[in-house]
Amino acid sequence: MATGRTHRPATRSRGIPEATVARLPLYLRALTALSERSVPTVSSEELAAAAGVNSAKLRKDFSYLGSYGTRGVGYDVEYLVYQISRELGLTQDWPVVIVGIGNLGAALANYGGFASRGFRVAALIDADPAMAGKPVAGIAVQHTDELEHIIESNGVSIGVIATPAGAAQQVCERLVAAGVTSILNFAPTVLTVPDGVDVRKVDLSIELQILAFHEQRKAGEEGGPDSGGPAVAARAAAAVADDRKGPDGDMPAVMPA
Amino acid sequence: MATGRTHRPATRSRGIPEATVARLPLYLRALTALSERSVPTVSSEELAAAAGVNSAKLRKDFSYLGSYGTRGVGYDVEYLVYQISRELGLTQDWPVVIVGIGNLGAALANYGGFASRGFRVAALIDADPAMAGKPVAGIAVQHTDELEHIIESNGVSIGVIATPAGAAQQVCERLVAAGVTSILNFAPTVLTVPDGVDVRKVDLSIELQILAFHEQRKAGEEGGPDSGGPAVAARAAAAVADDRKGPDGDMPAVMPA
DNA sequence: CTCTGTGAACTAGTTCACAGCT
DNA sequence: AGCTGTGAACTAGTTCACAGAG
Repeated sequence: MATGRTHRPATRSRGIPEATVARLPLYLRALTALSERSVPTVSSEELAAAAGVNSAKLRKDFSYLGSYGTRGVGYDVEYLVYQISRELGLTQDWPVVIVGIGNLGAALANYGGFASRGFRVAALIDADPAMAGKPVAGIAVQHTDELEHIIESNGVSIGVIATPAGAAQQVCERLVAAGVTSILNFAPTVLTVPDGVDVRKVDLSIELQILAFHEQRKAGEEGGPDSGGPAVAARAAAAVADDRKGPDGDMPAVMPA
Repeated sequence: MATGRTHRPATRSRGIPEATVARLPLYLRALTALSERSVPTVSSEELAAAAGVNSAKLRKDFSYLGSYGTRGVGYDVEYLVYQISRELGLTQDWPVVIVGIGNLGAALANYGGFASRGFRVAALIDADPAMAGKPVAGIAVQHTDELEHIIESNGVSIGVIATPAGAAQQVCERLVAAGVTSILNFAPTVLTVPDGVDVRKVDLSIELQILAFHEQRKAGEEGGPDSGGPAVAARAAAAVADDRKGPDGDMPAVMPA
């Protein structure tokens, strides 16, 4: 990933591990809930439980941000909410465009979690002319032709791609050319981007497949306790036997919508 | 997390690293695309490029499954598709229920990537009586009252939660009590489950927050830092502290018209 | 000679356990 | 006392680099 050479071995203070960054939103969510209940302080143990991690990890994570706790007491909820928000860049407003207003795009447009975290849906964009002008989540959908203009005039730097897989790369290129430098990709395809552009992907079917893997393992476990290890040879042989069948006539691509 | 269980150092053959499992669906997708184009074999280099990883990692990943390649040549596409499918448990049929048919639930129901990978939507379930009977993606929505009955009579072991956050834990408990042992959670909340139940979560706003973090860093590189004073806690807390809403917006638009 | 498969070296991430502040 | 903050030990994951199959 873009992590390639961003390596700055220098300044220790700005070296927050990626794994920690990925957990900050989790802590923020837990802290927000506490804040709403007007809880003034929280210990690493309590907060860790609320966020679903262990407390040593949480303390270590916070230690990368600075020393924001009070020994013997815990963390001040409001203060920590502020610090994490600032670290994540949520104290500023991020205009976002969503491209591809199918089922998923509409769900995203309606998703409350965006707006409440400093993200503002600046525009909804779809290639279907019939969609143009239709309101989704209170915003009129605009045609793809407007893409560059929207990005530039709103200073959008974050784009969300919720198009079919076949359109994603092209949309991505237009977004990047227009100035977008961070992309959240829901299309089940690998996007190629120039250096300096970040891509994160969310693939719904991948998550299910990972679950299926573990589920299958559970099921196998009951049949025979620790059935032997030489399974590999046997499996390989069996597989070769039924080798080249057209496994599934099943299907075309993996496209959303 | 469910990772709690002790690693069995024994039988190497069954010790596929979690990171590798998470990439298998990616390889499978790339291979499926090649298969459709009737490409017979592929090298680790080519396949790695298509999947967006580096080739050493890919070879190492495959080495955990067995020796399915041919030195000097590469991998047989069809054979590898079969091996990975089987490893992931996709050669069997997984009935899945989706609970919470809002925008997101509907998007999931319509998502082609599920059906094409051995997942079958056995039922759509919603708590709103007004939804009952309405067809979504060609399937009539059923009321939550039917949940236990549906799970049991269809032998469902995988459940997808797309309800608002407030309902998620309760739905989760009912799913688990009825026999579900793998859950894909889209609600922005931490689910507590008994041992032996797997949970994977997808949080749309977390991904955006991670992007914002990196985006901020890029911007900060050039101009002056916003160097927020430590005292400004109130503003940030107000900005961040609000909803606790579901993934789909029951919430109307957050945007001023 | 080409490309896989894999030990070995390295890097990132997690957990432990305790010093030290309040 | 109680709890944070953190070096040190450990574990998981990645990359290197090359032996060896075809």
